[in-house]
Amino acid sequence: MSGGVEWALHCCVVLTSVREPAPAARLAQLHDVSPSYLAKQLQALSRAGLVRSVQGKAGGYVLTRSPELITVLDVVEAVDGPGPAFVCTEIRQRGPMAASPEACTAPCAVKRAMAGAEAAWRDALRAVSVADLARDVTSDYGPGALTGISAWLGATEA
Amino acid sequence: MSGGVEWALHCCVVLTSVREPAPAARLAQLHDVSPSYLAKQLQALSRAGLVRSVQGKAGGYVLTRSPELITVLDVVEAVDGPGPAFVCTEIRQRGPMAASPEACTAPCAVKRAMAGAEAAWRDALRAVSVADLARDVTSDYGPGALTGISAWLGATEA
DNA sequence: TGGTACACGGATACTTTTTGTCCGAGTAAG
DNA sequence: CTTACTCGGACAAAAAGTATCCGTGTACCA
Repeated sequence: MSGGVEWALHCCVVLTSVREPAPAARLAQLHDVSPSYLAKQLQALSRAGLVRSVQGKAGGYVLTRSPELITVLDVVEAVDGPGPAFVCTEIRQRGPMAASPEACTAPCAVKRAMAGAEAAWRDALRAVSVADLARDVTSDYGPGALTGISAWLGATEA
Repeated sequence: MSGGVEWALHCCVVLTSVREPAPAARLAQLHDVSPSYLAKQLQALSRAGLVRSVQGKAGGYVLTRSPELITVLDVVEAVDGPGPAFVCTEIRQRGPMAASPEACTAPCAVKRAMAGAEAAWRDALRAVSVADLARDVTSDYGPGALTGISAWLGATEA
């Protein structure tokens, strides 16, 4: 799994507590990560429609909708791609003992098992929203954590 | 996810229906895949203790225990590695707004969500055994499918 | 008992994906 | 209108995944 998923999720949580656009460079130095690479992930979020980019002098990124309506699965799919991790290459139709094509209308047993597991994985990610994550963060570190970060983002100093 | 997982799973299903050792090269031409690379996956299964390698002239691979006792998760972990797909880099402890180390005894909210999803994924894979897959294959293509493959493996012709 | 042939095992190149970086286009403020 | 700041996509480097080869050990056969 792509490591950028972690960055994107943390950024979404941070964006929960800001109303003014947050520049990618500032989010990068907040997490102490590569600014250029984080920009790539934010671009992916923008293409997926999860965040909206505001250009110009006071530009940056803002969530497009309520954090309650953004699931963790949305973020993961935006960064890592929507396709399934396991791809069936239909090896049952290859080789000397290949199954006949007309007998392969349904997915093979291996694919079914893997697809079922991935469905469970997706369901678990879909059940958690970015708002839930923000609530957990507040519960873990106290109410001042996110507000402090929000204030730091608005300030001009390092 | 590694593509070799598919090959390994299909091989395990095939090994269900054989008592004599099946050579890696023969399994490779059965599925029409790279013999050398399939050997790598089978070596991984051997290291994990799922299959036993028999050397010598009539050597090959055999399952070490009943297919009922080999879960799909066992095979996936043997080939792709046991570690979790999502790795938390603890970025909450980095940057100017870093959380204090003593406040980070528990995993962060992002890690908890991802770990929960992966647990669900693992549970789903653990619930399916290789024997289940073999049963599904028989149900899909008829009882003659696996027996035919078993006979082909024992024969000497291509 | 010696020879021979077969099959596994690890060490070795190549390809694709992931990771990381850069500079140009566009926009809003001054 | 100028200027400064932002995003966006195009461009390399690194890592993982993929594919291959030859050496080692073992069992069969003469």
